[in-house]
Amino acid sequence: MSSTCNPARPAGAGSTPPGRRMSAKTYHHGNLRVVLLATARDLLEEQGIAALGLRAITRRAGVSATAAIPHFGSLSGLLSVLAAAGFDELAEALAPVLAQGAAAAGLAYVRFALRNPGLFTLMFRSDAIDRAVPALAAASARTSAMLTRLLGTMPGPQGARTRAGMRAAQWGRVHGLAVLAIDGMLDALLAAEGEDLSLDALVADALR
Amino acid sequence: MSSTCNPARPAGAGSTPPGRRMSAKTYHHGNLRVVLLATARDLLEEQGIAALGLRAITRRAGVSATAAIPHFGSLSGLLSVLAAAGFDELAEALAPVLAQGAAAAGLAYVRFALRNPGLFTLMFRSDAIDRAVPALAAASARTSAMLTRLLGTMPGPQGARTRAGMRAAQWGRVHGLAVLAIDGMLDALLAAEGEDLSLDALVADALR
DNA sequence: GGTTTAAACTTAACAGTGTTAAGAATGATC
DNA sequence: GATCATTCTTAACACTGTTAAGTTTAAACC
Repeated sequence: MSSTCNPARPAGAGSTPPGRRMSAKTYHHGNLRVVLLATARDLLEEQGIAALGLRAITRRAGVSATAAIPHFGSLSGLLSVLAAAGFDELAEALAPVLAQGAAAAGLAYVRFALRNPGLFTLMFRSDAIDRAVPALAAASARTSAMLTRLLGTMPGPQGARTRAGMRAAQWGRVHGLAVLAIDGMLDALLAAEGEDLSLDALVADALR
Repeated sequence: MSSTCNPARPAGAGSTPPGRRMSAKTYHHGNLRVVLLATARDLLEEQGIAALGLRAITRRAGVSATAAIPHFGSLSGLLSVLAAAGFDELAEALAPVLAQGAAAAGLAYVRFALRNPGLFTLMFRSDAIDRAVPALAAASARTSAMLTRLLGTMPGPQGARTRAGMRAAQWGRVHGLAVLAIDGMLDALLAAEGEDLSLDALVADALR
């Protein structure tokens, strides 16, 4: 078959040949690494983190239970690479609004979390992922740097005196809103307050 | 050698074993429910959430692997009761500073989280606990009510227009600071910023 | 007091998990 | 075309939460 892909890192753009047969062959099906990540992500958003097992992922991908080991070493290795992709996507979501100020960027942050609740949760589950995995460390550092730059652009209506305090306050608010929103706590707050707002509008208001 | 479960089996001889343990008797030792919760909590703060298994808890408590079932029904039942205790303790920690304003209460919130990182994390792990457990639902509601009252006392230097937006902003900031602090992100921020502050001072500043 | 009943706790077993080890199949390289 | 290194397979191991059935004990009832 001329449709053979290079093992892991094709130096250039991996050309996708027409009529790619995903699981026709038993061995060496070519892009299992990518398929496993996509499968894991689907499973994550469909059924939550608790369902993200090595066997569940491989079963859905149609391969044997241990097929992920050569690619990721372990479950936490796979989850770490998935989390790394999440950090990269978050950075991508933040980049275009960087110039529009912190409120817009904060809103983009929370919206990313709400659009990918499972992935976002996974990104901060330090007992499920391994920060020593190079891809994760790199992606996390990239996103952190962008966040720091972002928080630096904030005007300071806050009462914090130190620069670190100001940034912590801003990041805390944004991250806390994301976490609370995913957990359903903000819906509860809206209900308790009797306010007639969408979740998005609430977050936007809280970030003013 | 560490695999043997129970050194002192009754074995039908004298009904009083020489080495009298905490509660002595093999069956009906009286306060196993409390002991299991305490053991689980120790294990939680010592080794993290990942180590909190039914078998690990009962092994450390010196009882059989299924001894927790009559009391809690399942692992998530046990963890839910533990989380309920956490919510109650959080409310207790917040009560005395309620009159001192939101900054003081926010600081108490974060300090509670930093003093009990495992427990605090567990309280918001919705895939490990079961919010339908009555004790948890009650404790969570109590603490939520106190939080809402607390957030209501805030002065509003924030830009939010709606009451819910203001409260979400405040709660988000406090909760986000707690989560980020536990995850070590605030230490990283301090290091990146080159600021010479304690974590506690940073949080206090961020809450001004 | 003696008997019955209900609960706590036990072992044994089941289905599931992540991981390891060894072998089969294949693409790449000399 | 032969060799080699991967990729993927099956089989097995140690572990998990949970269920079922049996044993021990405390309490309740006559």
